[in-house]
Amino acid sequence: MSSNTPSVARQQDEAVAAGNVSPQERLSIGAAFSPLYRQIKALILQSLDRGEWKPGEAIPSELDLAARFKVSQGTVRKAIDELAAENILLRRQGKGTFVTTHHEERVRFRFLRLCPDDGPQVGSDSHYLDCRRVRAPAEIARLLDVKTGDSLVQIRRRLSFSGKPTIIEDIWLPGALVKGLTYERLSDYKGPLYGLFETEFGVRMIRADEKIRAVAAGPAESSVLNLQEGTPLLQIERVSYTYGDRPVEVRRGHYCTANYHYLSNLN
Amino acid sequence: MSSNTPSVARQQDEAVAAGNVSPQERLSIGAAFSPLYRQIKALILQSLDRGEWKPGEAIPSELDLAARFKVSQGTVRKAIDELAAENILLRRQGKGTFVTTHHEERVRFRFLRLCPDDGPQVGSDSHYLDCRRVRAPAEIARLLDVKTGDSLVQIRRRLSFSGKPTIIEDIWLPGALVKGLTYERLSDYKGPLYGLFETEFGVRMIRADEKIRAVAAGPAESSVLNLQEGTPLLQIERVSYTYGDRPVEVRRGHYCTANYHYLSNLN
DNA sequence: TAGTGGTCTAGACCACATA
DNA sequence: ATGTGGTCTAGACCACTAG
Repeated sequence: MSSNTPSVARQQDEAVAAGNVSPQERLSIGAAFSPLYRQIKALILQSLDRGEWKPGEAIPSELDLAARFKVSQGTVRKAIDELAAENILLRRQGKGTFVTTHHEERVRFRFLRLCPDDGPQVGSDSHYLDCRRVRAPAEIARLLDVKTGDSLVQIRRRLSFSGKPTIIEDIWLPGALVKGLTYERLSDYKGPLYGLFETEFGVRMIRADEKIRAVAAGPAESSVLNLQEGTPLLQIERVSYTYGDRPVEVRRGHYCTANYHYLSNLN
Repeated sequence: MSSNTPSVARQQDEAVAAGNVSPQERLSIGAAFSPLYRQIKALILQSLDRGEWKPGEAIPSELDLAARFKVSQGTVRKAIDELAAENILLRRQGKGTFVTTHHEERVRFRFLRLCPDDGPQVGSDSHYLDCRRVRAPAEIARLLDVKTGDSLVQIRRRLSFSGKPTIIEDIWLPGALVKGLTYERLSDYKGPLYGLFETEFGVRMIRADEKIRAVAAGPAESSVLNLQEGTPLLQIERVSYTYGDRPVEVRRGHYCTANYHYLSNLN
C-alpha cells in the first residue's frame, strides 16, 4: 500500500485498544460517530476531488479498494452505493465503476429540467452573448462565499430549442477557478457548459439548488427572447456546488414557458 | 407461517430444480430477472397497499419479516433500504421501521416546495372555497387514467402564509376514492390535505410530478389572491401517485412568488 | 435487560462484459 | 477464461430505545 493512501482505523478498536476512552466516552467527548463505510466514502471523495480519477474514467475495482483501505468488499460497496446514489459515480455491471461526466447524452438533462409540452426531449443550442471579468456584486459574492469585489467571470448566453430562443441566463464563477476562459473559447465549444468546466478547468458540478419565481420580462429578456415586455417568465436562480459543498457557480436565468415546462419530481 | 404470506421462491433454485428450464433459458423465455430483495420489496408494498400496516404504525421487525418470507435478514434489509429511500418507510434505530404518514411536521414540506425568501419556513392556512362532484374533463381524465365524464370530486382552495393569500388551486380526485367527502368535512379539518386522504379514505400519496410554468394572473387568480390581473404567477400542475404508480390526484395551482420561491434540488 | 435497527466481515455464487 | 459488479447468506458485534 502506498504511503499516501492511509488505511482506515476502526474507531472502536483503536479507541478501546488505546485505552484512552471507552465507547461511551467517545460519544460524550463529541467525536461524532461515523461508520467505516462513511470514512471510506470520504476517502474516495478526496481522491476524486484531487483528480486521482477523472470524469469518465473507471475507479479501481471494489476488491482493489478493499485491499487499499484494508476493509472488506462489503464496506467499500456501501460507500460506493451512496456515491452512486448521489450520481457522483456510475456502476456498470461487468465493466467497473466510473466517475460520472457531464459529457454524456444520458446526463444532459440532469441539470436542465425544461421539457417540451409535447414531443420528445430535444437538444439545446447555446449562443454566447458575453464573457468578461467583473467585480463580485454583494449579492453574488454572498452566494459564492467570496468577498464583495472579488474577481468573477460573468457569462451571458441564450439557449434555443429547435431554433426558438427560450432561455437567457447570466452565469458567474470565481475568476480563479476558470483562468483563461474567453469569449472565443466559449463560442467555439460545442456541448454542455459543465462539460467544458470539467475538462478544461477541473471544476466538477455535483449538485445544485434552484429557486424559482414568476416575473415579467424586462427589456433585456424581451429583446433577446423576442418577446413582448411583461410576458411572464420563469426566473431561476441556481447555485451549483462541487465536492465538499463548495459553491462554485451562480446562474440567474429567465425561461420562456410558452411551449416548455419545468419538471420537478417530488418523492 | 400463515397461508396468506407466501414464501418467496428463489427463481434460480426453483427453475433448475424443477428441471424445466436452465438458467440460460430462464432469460431467453423473457422471465425478467428480479433479485430476491425486489420480490420481498414487492410483497411489502402489497401489504402496505392492502392496509396490513397503516401509516404511522411499525411494520414487523427485520428478523420477523425474514422468517415470514424465509430469507435472510440482509435480504429484508435491502428491500427496506429501498422503501426507506423512497420515503415510504421510515427507520428509527432502536425502535423499529414505521410507515410514513403525512401527519408529521417533519414531512409537511415534502410536497409543498414554496419557501419564504427570508425567514424560517412557516405553516400554511387552508381556506376551502368549493367542493363538488363534476364530470371529468378530457384533459384531467387522461392524467388520472379514467374515462372522460367519469365522476370526480373537485376542490378549490386558497392557501395563505402568515395571513397572506399566496396559492389558489383546483384539485381533482376520482369520486370513488373519496366517497363522502364534503365541503363541511374539509372546512372542519385541520392539517394537511394528504393527511385527511390518508386517514379518512385510505388513499396514500407516495410521489408526485409537477410541471411548472409562468403565466399571467386571470380574473379568478387576481380576485382570490388580491392581485392585479396580469401579475406573473407560477402555474403548477401536479399529478400525485399512490402505490403501483397509480395516479389518484391532479392539482392545478397558481402561486404568487412576490415573497416566496419554489425550491428545487438537482442531484 | 431485551429488542430494534446499523455495521462489518467472509465466503459462495450469479450476471454481465471482454478478451 | 477472467474480471467486474450484483446477490444472498450467516454470524458477530455496535448503537439506540424502552421497560
